[in-house]
Amino acid sequence: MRSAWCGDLRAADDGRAVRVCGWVARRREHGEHLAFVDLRDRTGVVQCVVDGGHDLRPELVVAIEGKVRLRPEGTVNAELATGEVELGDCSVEVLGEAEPPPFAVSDRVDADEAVRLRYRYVDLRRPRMQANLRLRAAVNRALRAAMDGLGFVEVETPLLWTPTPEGAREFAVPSRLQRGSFYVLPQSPQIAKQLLMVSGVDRYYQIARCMRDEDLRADRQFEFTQLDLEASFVGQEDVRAFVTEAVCAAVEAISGRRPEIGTLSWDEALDRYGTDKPDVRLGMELTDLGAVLAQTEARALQAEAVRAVRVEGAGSTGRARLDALQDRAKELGAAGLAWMRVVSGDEGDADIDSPLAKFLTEQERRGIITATEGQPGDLLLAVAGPRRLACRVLGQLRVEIAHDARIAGAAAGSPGAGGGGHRRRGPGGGTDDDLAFVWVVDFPLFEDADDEGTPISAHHPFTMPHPEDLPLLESDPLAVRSQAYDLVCNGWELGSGSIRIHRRDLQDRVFRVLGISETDATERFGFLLDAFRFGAPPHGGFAFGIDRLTALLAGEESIREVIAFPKTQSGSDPMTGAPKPLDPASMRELGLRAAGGGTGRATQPAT
RNA sequence: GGACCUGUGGUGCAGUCUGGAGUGCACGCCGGCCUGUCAAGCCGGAGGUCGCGGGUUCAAAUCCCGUCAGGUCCGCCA
Repeated sequence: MRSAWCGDLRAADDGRAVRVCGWVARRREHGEHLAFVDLRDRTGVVQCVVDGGHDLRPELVVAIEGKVRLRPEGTVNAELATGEVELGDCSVEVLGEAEPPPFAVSDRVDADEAVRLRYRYVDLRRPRMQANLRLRAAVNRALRAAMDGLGFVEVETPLLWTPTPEGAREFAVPSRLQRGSFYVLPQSPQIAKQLLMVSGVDRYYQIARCMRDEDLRADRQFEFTQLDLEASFVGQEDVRAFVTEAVCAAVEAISGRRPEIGTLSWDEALDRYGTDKPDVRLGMELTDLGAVLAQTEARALQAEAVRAVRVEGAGSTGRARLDALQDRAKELGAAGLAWMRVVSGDEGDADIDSPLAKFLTEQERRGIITATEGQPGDLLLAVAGPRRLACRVLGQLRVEIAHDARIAGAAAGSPGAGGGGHRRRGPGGGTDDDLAFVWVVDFPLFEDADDEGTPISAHHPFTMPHPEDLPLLESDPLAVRSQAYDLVCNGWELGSGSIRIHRRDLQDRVFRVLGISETDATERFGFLLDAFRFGAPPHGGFAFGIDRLTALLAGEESIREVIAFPKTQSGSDPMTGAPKPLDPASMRELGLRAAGGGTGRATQPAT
């Protein structure tokens, strides 16, 4: 049926008789006997010279037979990969009729996302989306090859599973054979892969679907895909080396370059960037003003910690913008946001202009400028409060300010910046092909205590504590570091992993700190603890989000752009109308009765 | 659970602040012209429940209340 791809034809094919198949992309008519028809398949577009062809409307499915020939002098299209050639003496066979699409199949047109999702099959026809799908396939291919090369065995694990202690809300699936009982879809294959270590698989991997019933975001869907791996008889450096190899292989497959991956401790990430997922490209690192302001009279700055960021050259920022920043800081949980302009003082040295300036001693003002390395014309933003809060708020503001600056820069931009179709930029600003990977290591083992003072797992309850901190496990649990690590890129958390506890005595100590009783533990994951009685090797692993990695590599801001059929923020699919109420017969068979009226609010599927 | 933004012919927008005839732009669609275009061009035409419901008003796309949908974010999320 087909003897060539549209996008492959080149001058070297001159004289070839070919048959190409695809969709009519465009038609340019010149009277009764000449029309240029651009035919599109997944590889690209080729111009076909057709006698007549007035009824060849866009998106018609056709096969065109013709002879490849060089274009006449002066009609070469340099912007087209196939622009040196065209198909002449064409005969056209219509293989399928097509109504006008709801939006143009073109990267130039960006339809509303709701419309794109409703007609996703049309949306995916666009070159950009085709490229994203293929980029994703290339990432998967590179990951599989890398894992295979490292001696990892691909093993599939069940989707119909049972609740696990990872913490996310889970999707339940009713059992027909055992009415009233439910399976749970895995939030990750965490427990299953640990069991595979007990089984002696030693090196497991899987490109795994994970399901979490949490609210959706630009970087979060209910169902997402991870490269999940686990290995035995390894330390965390081994695991990170495996992941590094896989990620670098994937990045190299796309960009041709192997990235360098730096390492930061969790503590350092928090201090310098205010987050455990730093975008290290952006500069504007946080400054600790605690020492400078230890004795300050300024009430607003009296707190456990005072941190600041310096926004270079932003000293002329207006009140409306500063108010907006203050509102945002409060939304993020800060009591307030102190702003200070660095100005030239009376004697030519730098000084601070701020509503707070009158509460600051000259020494404090100098100290602030020295600590932040402020120059006249800069804006300083400071947050006072508990250390983690102050850092977190400023860390978020830092990212948003950098992002806004980039948008403003693009709008002002160089003349060439707007050309070439849709604009692509990575999350959090920065430049397109600039991927800054970093390992964040030495996470705390436990998070802040709940109301009763019981710590909760930062990662999950099977995470191995840092050996140096073991003596603190009972006496100062919040100070205990873990052997957990995250991989971060451009401010996105790509994935996380840890060395697991494989000894029952240590596991019991951790359970005690977490307030998990033996009965609880047996009930919730007794099968894992059972397994560990029969010879569990030391093991550890990792999982990272392929959706996010692919989006980063594609320069997309949302993972929805690299998922064939994603869901909207409210979890519905505008194409199918899912989720929908189940018909009564199915409900009966499953032993289910809808509570509270039970008529969902299914969206209307496409007609 | 919450905050903000958006909703106007098939598509993308302007119009909303400051109420006065469904007004405008670009693309697409339909018809006609056109033999080297490539986002072809030229001429003509059709196409609207201004998301939905209620209120204020002589009069509502515009103001008010509610609601639905989409997006960004907070909470939530290994």
